Amino acid sequence: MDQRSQRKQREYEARREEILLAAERMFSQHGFFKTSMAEIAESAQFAMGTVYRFFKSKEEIYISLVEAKVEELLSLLKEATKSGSTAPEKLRDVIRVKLAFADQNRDFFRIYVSEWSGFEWTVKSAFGDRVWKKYLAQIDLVAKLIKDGIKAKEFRHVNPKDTSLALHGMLNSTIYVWILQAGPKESLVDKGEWLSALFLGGIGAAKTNT
Amino acid sequence: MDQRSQRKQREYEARREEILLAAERMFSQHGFFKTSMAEIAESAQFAMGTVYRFFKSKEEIYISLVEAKVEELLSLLKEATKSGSTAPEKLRDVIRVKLAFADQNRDFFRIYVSEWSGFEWTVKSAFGDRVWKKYLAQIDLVAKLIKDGIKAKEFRHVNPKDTSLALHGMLNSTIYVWILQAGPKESLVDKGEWLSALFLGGIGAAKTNT
Amino acid sequence: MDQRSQRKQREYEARREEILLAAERMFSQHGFFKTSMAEIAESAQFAMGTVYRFFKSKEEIYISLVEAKVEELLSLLKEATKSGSTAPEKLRDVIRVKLAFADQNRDFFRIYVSEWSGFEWTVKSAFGDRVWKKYLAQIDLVAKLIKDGIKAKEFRHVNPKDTSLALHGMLNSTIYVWILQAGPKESLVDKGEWLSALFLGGIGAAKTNT
Amino acid sequence: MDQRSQRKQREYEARREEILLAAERMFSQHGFFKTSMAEIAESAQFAMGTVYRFFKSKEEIYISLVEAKVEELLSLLKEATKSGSTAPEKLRDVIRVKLAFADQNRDFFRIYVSEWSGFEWTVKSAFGDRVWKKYLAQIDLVAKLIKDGIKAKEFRHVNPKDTSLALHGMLNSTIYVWILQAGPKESLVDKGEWLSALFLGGIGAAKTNT
DNA sequence: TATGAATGAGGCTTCATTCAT
DNA sequence: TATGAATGAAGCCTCATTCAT
Repeated sequence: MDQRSQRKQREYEARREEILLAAERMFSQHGFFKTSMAEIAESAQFAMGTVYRFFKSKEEIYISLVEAKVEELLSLLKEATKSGSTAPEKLRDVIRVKLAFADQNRDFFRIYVSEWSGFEWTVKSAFGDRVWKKYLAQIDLVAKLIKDGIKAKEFRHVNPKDTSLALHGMLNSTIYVWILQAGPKESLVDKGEWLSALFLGGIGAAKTNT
Repeated sequence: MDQRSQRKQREYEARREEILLAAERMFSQHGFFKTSMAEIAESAQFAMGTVYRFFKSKEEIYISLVEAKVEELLSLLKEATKSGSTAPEKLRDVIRVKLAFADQNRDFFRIYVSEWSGFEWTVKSAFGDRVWKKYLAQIDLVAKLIKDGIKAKEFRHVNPKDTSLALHGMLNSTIYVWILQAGPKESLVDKGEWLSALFLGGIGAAKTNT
Repeated sequence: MDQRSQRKQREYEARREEILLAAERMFSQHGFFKTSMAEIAESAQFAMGTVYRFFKSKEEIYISLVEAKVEELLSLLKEATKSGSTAPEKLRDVIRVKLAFADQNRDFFRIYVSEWSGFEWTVKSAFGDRVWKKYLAQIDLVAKLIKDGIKAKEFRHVNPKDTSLALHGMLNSTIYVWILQAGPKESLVDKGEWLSALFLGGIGAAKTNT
Repeated sequence: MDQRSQRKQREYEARREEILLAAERMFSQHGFFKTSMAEIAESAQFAMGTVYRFFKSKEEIYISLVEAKVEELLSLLKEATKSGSTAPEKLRDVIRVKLAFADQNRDFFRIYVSEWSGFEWTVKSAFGDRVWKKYLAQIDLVAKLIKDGIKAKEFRHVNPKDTSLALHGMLNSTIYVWILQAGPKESLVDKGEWLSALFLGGIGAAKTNT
């Protein structure tokens, strides 16, 4: 009996996942509004009614999708901030991790950047808020890292939050344009080293810093 | 007669502008999809049919709106790249100009960042492309500036395009979060100096650079 | 200008009426739930969107329909209670008026009896309440009439409200079955005289009353 | 084996009854259309598929429900018409029985009055007809009683069918409003005596009858 | 036989666009 | 040229019924 309900549970999860994957595909291609429930259902190979057994609205699919991935990214970043011994090393890891994640979740990332910027005004905010909070958690996580680095004199005296924000902007912008590129392209992760250097050292020539 | 047609022309432009302003207001508040033509027309104090005399679709309003502002920003940035004598100075001007523009065009900027990221997939791309090209033109403009700076040994050896992209990401991210802040807030333009310093010098402590 | 807007007003009312008539037809044939907006629109010879310019929901059509007629009936009954000189005469008028109204509004009356009884549980009550109140107003109106009759010793000592209720039940039941009869049938109004006699004198033989 | 199949039979009936009770609860609260099969199944503690083993459609549940109760009422009324010695006494019994039945079957009666009036048009009529016929059987039963009373000079010369109809209308109306009353209320059965008197003697003062 | 997940037709409503006035 | 009422396709969601387990 327990066996049976366990299997049910697993199947339930599997179907749910199926739908989320289909939704991710569609949303990343056409955006939230231009994706219809019919398309999601078809893409997931389910009848519309079935989709509604798992999610009570289109919005909920969207939010679940974004939230799950944002959480995943957040926890990966958390680990990264514990990895290296010095703050600059940790920062390098953070950058590496985010780029790698983006590389492996391109469909999602199209949605994500879109979400990061434009969703708040377009969908009822109760949900959107939750995602937005998670995004800010990322910012804060790195801000904390920077703060520690400053304390350890590994970083200059900067405003941690603003700086974290700027870093994420750099990364998102880079990721985004990279994803949009049509043809074959160099590895996104490879840009990590350079971005770390840029962020740590700026672009100014040596003399600028003396 | 010529007088008359000139007046007509002026009136035409004035009405068109009126509509664009109304659309900017509405789009910035509710986003593209949640804004209806009826709302735009009402907000512009025209009948719906009249709006359609000026723009052949809702999409076109949106694109015209974004395009005009992006063009304005682009030309402001062009001027900025001619201003100072050295590349770093020009770069500071670029940053200052973009922030000032954002400060004065908050409504638009909400739309813009949204556009920058999420629109392409949601609206037929023929239009979206035009805006996207203008965005890339900004990137290229600054990339050129960086290239010059490198040649003049004012900047380190970096990939100009990638670096320009990173800079814009930093700025957009900063602008966006600033706009979203609810209460009274410090001037956006004031962040310019710091962002310039960050970008030019990185956050690494002095020793990192030697 | 005033001319024009007056004409508009009239046309608006005409169209609204058109829709109500169509709705009355459909509702009376299939009931509220089995009637679709598409059917109403088609029956009214309008596109669905047009119907929604006049009524913001299917429910609103239904309520408007019922409310208007109930009001009409109520005001007819009010007049009737002012007509005759004695209470029994007034009562006869009330009965006559209600039957005549039913005769001329058969479609509506099918809906009405249904409404009177079954709607409250099936549709959100905010609206239903309004109709229900109007129905009670009819009861009260006649109750008042009975009270006066009692005071004038024209009626026996009975509970006015309960008695009024019983009278309306008699009438509704009679009307309803009459409407349902398929073939040609004797005039409904002709039953009025007999119903008045029944109500005033009961069915008991003379001896019962002594 | 026979034992076994008898038990099966009993169990079958018990389950069926369970479902009907659940349906009665739900229908009386939300009406036919606003009650879903899922709700009925849940309320009856069965799976939806199981419900369908007993009734082949939602409609059938509804009809079975109404039919069974109407039959019960009908047979109670039949007994009542055999009870007393004179027609007026029998009539009093009829009234008493119907009111008592309504008192004990409030949930059902909400459905019933609704059915009595509005259902025919809303659900395919094949079924509705059966219930309607049972209702008419009640009318006829009492009509017969009245006819007998007339023959025995216990009643005046009235049209038996119309009169029976009027009586039932009085009762239904009274019952219905009584059920709808929210707070604590006087006994419904207590109204029986008065209603009998009203029906037998009318409301006219003595002089009206001479 | 009991279960309850899956189905998919159908309902209500919105809104970009057209066109008669 | 300006108006805004009319259009109707398309979207989201519900739920009676079926059927594989």
